Amino acid sequence: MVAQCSESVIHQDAVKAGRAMIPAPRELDGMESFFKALGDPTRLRILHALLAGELCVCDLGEALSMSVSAVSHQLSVLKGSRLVRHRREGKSVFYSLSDAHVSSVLQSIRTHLSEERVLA
Amino acid sequence: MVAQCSESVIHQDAVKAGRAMIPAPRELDGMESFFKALGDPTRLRILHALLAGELCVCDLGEALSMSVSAVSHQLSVLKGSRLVRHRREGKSVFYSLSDAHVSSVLQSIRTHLSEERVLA
DNA sequence: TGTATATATGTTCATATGTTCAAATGAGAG
DNA sequence: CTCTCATTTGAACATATGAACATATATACA
Repeated sequence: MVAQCSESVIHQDAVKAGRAMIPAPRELDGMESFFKALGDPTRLRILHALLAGELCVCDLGEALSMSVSAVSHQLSVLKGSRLVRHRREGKSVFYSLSDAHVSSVLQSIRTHLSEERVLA
Repeated sequence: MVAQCSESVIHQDAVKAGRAMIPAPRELDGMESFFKALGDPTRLRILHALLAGELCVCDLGEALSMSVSAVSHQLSVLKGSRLVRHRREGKSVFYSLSDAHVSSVLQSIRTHLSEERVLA
């Protein structure tokens, strides 16, 4: 798909510089699935609940007032994006945030958004 | 929707603590739209291209090898999530990242993901 | 004014996503 | 082994999303 605007007007250097910043497809995939996993209210609520410490699926269902099945489905998405860890203890499975990066991302975004609101 | 597991087994305190960490719906909405905007390969490519500096819609189309229309649609999503700013100059509209937070998020996630790959 | 150019918007379509329900798996108790 | 409970998985359904195409707006310039 070629750009529709007249070729002479395109800022060739700017285009080149911009294109150079675009990550490779493989890296892009990782970022996409990471952000996609975070771009859902249910999953965001799960992750925030886990900020308080590990919880079993049943507890998460209770905390979010959702069916255990729905929670489990979303947990599998979070697992796929490596945002959570799980550990089995008897009949229960306990979930927790996979590492400190995740919680720091959540925190920093929250800060970012609240600052933005102040400025606006 | 009540939890399906027997009440006596639920860890009441953990549930309470987890619930307390869940942001209010209004805040959750902001986070959701923020991450949702980032959870798409086209929009990620646009944002990365803008890391090099402002670009007009036509340039972005050229840089991504996409139709100007498709780019414009995605730009409107990014505008809605306040991830980009735009400025008009004659017939062209130049887009740029809305603030330093955006570029720092992109950078830190990229770092996070590459570190993760090393550990795995 | 009228035309050309750059961008924006609406519609349609195919695909992706989230929830529910039902059924299956896994693990301990009797 | 059988029963029960916690969790997972699969199918079905409704909704949301992205790309493509056509059309509309906005600005510059004749």
